[in-house]
Formats: sequence, C-alpha cells, structure tokens
Amino acid sequence: MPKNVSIDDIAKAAYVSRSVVSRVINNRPNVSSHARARVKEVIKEYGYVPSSAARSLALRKTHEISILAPRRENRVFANAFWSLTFLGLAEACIRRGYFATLNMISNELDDELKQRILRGHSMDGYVFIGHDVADEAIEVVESLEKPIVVLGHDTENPHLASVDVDNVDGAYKATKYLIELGHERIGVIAGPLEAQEALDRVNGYKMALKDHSLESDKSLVLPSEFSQQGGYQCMQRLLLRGPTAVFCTSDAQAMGALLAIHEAGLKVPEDISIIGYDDLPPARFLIPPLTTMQQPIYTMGQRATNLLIDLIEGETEVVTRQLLQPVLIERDSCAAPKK
Amino acid sequence: MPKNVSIDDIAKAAYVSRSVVSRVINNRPNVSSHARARVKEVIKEYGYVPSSAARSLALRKTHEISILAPRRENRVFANAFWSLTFLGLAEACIRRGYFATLNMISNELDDELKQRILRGHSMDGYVFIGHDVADEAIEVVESLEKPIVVLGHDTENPHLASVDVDNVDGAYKATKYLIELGHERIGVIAGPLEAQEALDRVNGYKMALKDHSLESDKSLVLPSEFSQQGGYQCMQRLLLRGPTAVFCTSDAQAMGALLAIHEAGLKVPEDISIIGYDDLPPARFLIPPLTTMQQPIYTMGQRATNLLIDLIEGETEVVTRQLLQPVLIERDSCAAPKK
DNA sequence: GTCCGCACTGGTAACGGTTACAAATTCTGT
DNA sequence: ACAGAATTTGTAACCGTTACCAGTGCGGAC
Repeated sequence: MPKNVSIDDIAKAAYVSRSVVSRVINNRPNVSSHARARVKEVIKEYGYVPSSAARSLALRKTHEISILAPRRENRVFANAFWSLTFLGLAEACIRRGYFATLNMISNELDDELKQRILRGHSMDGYVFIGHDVADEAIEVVESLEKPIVVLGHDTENPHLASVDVDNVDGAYKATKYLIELGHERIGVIAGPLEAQEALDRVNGYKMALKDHSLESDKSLVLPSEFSQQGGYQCMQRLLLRGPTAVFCTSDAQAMGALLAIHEAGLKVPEDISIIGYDDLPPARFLIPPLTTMQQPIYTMGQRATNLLIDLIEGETEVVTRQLLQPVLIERDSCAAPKK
Repeated sequence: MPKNVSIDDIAKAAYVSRSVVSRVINNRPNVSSHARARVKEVIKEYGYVPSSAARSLALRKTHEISILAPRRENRVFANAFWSLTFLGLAEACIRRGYFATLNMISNELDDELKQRILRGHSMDGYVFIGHDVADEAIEVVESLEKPIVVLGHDTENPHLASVDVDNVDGAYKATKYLIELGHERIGVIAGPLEAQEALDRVNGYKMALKDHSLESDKSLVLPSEFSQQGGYQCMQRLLLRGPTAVFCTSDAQAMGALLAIHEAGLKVPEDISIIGYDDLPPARFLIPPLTTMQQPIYTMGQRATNLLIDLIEGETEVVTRQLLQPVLIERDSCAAPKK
C-alpha cells in the first residue's frame, strides 16, 4: 500500500482518466456503471482519500468553520456552560461534514496574532460565541465575506444571523415564580452589565416586578461576574439588605450564594429562596437542589452550526434569527417567605 | 481592494516575480532590501494573506491538529475538566501558529463517519483525550504516520507520546492525608474501572493503606461514573457501611456525595470526611469547601500541544513522556474522625 | 581584461484536485 | 446502414503556493 496515493494513481490502476475518478468520488453522473464499479474497487483497495488541501484549493471551500470565543471568558469558559455549547456546535458540525476549529480572541492580543487567528486559515464560516466577540473581530471577519452566526445577540450589529435564548422572558418567569410564592423583596445577582444577556435578565426582572405592582429597589440588584466567586461576594452584600429571595442569573452564582448563606447561618429555602439560571448538570446536586431556569444550551450550539452551514451552502429557506425559550425547573431552593 | 488577491497580483504590483514575493512572505534570504520593502508595502496595501489551502498543498502541511475526544464522554465532557483541558490545548496551539479542530469519536459511529472524521482533513498531528480514544482510532491514525500525543496514558500502546498526571501518587497522597488525620475506615468512590486513571487511583489508595498497615476492605471501594450522579448514588450505598472518610476520585463525585450525606442528616467533616480530586473552580464553593487533590489540567493541555508540535516540527530534544504531579489543597471537608 | 564567486531574480514544474470542453463511443430511429 | 443525439471519456487549464534551477549583473583577484 503506497503512502501518498493520488487521484492519478487511482486513475492509472483503474484504466481511466482522472476526470472519471473525480466524477466517481463526487458521485456525479456520466460514468458508466462498469467504470464506476472498477474505480470504487480500486479506491477501496488503495485506501485512497482525496487530499483536502487540493480540494480546498480547487473549490475555494475548506469545509471548516471557526468558532470564536472571547478570550477573556477564560474562567467562564471553564464551566460547563461553554463546554456544552461547544459540544453542540462540534457535533452538529461533524454530522454535516464540516470541521470545527476552536479559537480564542480578545483585544489584548497584538494585531498580528489576531490577524493570524482570523485570517490564517480560510474558513467557510464563523460562529461568534457571545456578542462581545463581534466588538473585536467583526471588522476583519466581515471583510472576509463569509457567513457569520452569533450565539446570543448583538444589538450593535442587528444584521447578523443569530441564535439566542430569550433572556428577558427567562428572567421574567423566574421573578414571577418568586413573586407568586409570596416574595416581595427580591434581590438579583446580575451578570456583568456590559453583557447583553445580563442587561436583558435585569430587564425581565424589572418587568415582572412592575406587572405585579412591586417597587423595584436598585440596591437589591448587584452586578457581578457569572462565576461562583461573584455570586458569593454579592450574596454577602445582599444579606445585609435582607431580601427574602434572590434571583441569580447563573447557576454558578447561585452556588456561590448558597455558600455565603450557609456561612451566615441561614437556611435555603426556609430563610431565603434562591433561583438560578442555566440548569447545568451540577444544579440538581447543590444543597439544596437548585430551582433554576433551564437554557437549551446544547440545542443552541447545534442550531447555530446548522444555521451557519445552511448559510454556507446557500440554503434559501433559513430562519436567520432564532430565539429559544428557557423553562423553569422546580427543585428545592425556593419556598414561600417566612411570615 | 480586490477580493481574491493572489501572490501573482502582489508580484505584478511590486514589479517582481512571484518567487521574490514568496521569499518575502516566508522571511527567506536572497531578496534585496529594496525589493523586500516594496513587496511588504504592497502586501500591506492589498491586505494580502497567502492562501492556506495552496500552501498546504505545496508543503504537505496544514498547520492543523486534531483533538480527538471520546464521544461517550458526553456528560463528562460537559464539565469544567474538559473545557479547561481544551482551553490549554487550544491556546498553546494558537500561540504556535496552529489551529485546533475539535472532534468526537466513538465506536458507535458507523465506519464511514469515523473515517471521515479521522481522515477527512489531513492534519499535522493528533491529540487523544484519554486512552480510550486509542482503542477506537489508533489503527486508522497510526496509518496516517503523523505524530500522536495521548493526554493520560495508554498501557496498551506504551510507545505513544503522552502527558499524564501521576494518578497513583495523587491517590496515595489523598489517602495518606486521611490516614494521618486518624481515619482507618476509608471508602473510595472510584471512576469507571475500564479507565486507566480510575485503576491507578484505586491502586494509590491501596498502597497508602498498605504502607500504613491498614486492612483494605473491598466493599468500601465502589466504581462509578466520574459524575455528580455517580458520586451521589455511591455515597448512599457507602453510608450503609459506615466509613469515617471517603476519597472521591473527582470533584463532581464529591459534590454528589456531599448531597447524599446532607440528605442522610450527617455533617461534613464532623461525621464524615470527604476529599475530592481535580480542584475545579467550583470546589471551593461547595458546602463545605472541598479539600481536594489539584490536577494541573490547564498545564496538561498546554504541554500536550507543545509536545505534539515539537514532534511535528521535528524537534530533537523532546521528552515524550511527561508526568505531572497533583498537589493537595486543604479546605474544610476533612477532619479527624469522631472518637 | 578575463574569470570566478556571490547576491539576487525569474521561469517552470510540481503539489492533487475540479471542470469546461472537445473527442470518442454507444444508442436511437428510420 | 447511417445521421444525429446522448452518453461516456479524455485533455488541458486552473486553483495559489513553494522548490529548484538557470540566468543576470557586479565586484574583486589575477
């Protein structure tokens, strides 16, 4: 078995020209069934696989997409949220015959490196993880004139295709749930306020309050990272202001909050109710198991790649703005407030 | 600015031949400083980037590596352990001018898909995440005659380059720590016993017991997934056998165990000590904050890519078997046993 | 003044595919 | 048996780069 088998080797061995072999490889017509069979046989015998590089060169198509994550999400990336997203993205990719490359981008990067990441390889399309990527990469990437899909949504670039989850609605439902349990003093551990989803969730919270004629107390809304650390610190501060329930905008924050409450000698949900956001696998193993808004993270990843590939392949009937709905998962961290 | 600028366009605009341009691009000698400057200028002006496909074709080198994760690790993948690994891998990759593609492999896959994943694109090298990948992919990948690095180690293919963490030693240290606190009846929530690291950790545990003249009670060692769910279920069973301390071979298991103990009305560490393994970011926010063996996960990822790229680039002085050491992180989940 | 070496330059052939088009073959219908 | 159409096959150009080799021009040694 020779090492580098090329299309010419196959052609020679099958007594046909390379164009015939090419047609067979690409399942095109105008090949006699006889020739087709012989070529297929030879291909199998030689274990031949066409060179992707040569193909890319001839077709100007690499069958690769670039997944761009914001580099600064370092720590956030390190949680299950992102890995589930990647899983969804990568799997859908493979299934459709594309390869996914994983790249990190941030504006701390020097320009040369950034250019190399974004243009070093030609890609058929780009997935931006979160709208922040756009700030740093959109200019370069748009000049490439390749399809882009944003996971999340970017108010500054509303023309971009996107797959997002309805953050306003999710927060609204979470808050409403707490209100209907009887809570009136509800704190929020919000995300970093430069993030669109953080803003949206705060808005959903405010809307729910308003719809139920409750006053909104600004001092009860604390911005923070989406991390455990952030949740922990905010909860310590929130405890001083005596909310009877807290809406955490990520499960990780809820986890930190739980610890802070525990350390303060209080109990969840007896003394204070906690609701999370994400419903990552660990949520049901917290103490107590966490009531939370479930995001269809994996599905989002899948949808994003499928949308992108549809765009790449010039599919016509494509919904370029997809909005998924979060759903409430009731567990044991919420209860009616103490009288 | 024309859309598809090629080397010939640059050559023409700079009044030189493409050979000269090529030399400039690749920083090679034999170009007059005058010509070099002019070419560089034109390149910048046109925003020219050489075609990666053409380059790959000519050089037989793609500057891409394939990261192969076992598909069945679906849920495991979904935790921070894997995402940190990827982060390490991908970042090192970018820094050295390579691209990382993320692929999932499992033997449930039909053969055609598997072949496509493994050979669809030519890659310069392969990282196997965990030894299980080898079982499914090694035959195909070895026939490609490209460098391979295993993250973890594969006893069945000891010739492969690998980056691993010393699991025996980690488990030994963890167990020794519990013993020195005074524990004699120490349970283990082990990983799935087909996984090498699970076996190694059980062995380290047994060695520590032996070195301290303690009997090893088989009924105290329960195999399980590395997940919260696994830890939860095992802990419920373990509680019936009354250990005073439990060594969990992952933080996720420890998390599940903590919940099971809480539900049984017992307290950590007063009634029972728990030690984890991994030291992922959430560990210090568990209730109580988890004492655990820290694995240098991110570093492992980095080392693995660096090793692989060294191999690809024919570096001579390369340590092909790297073993990192876990370190004990003391927090609040372990104490001396009750008298 | 000739010869040689050296730095530089440019032409051409790969690399391994796809594809438009022309050529050859087979298939129709009369 | 034969024109014309339909099918199959082969040829050659092209995709954008690098490698290799043959020039060119120039300065210094003799």
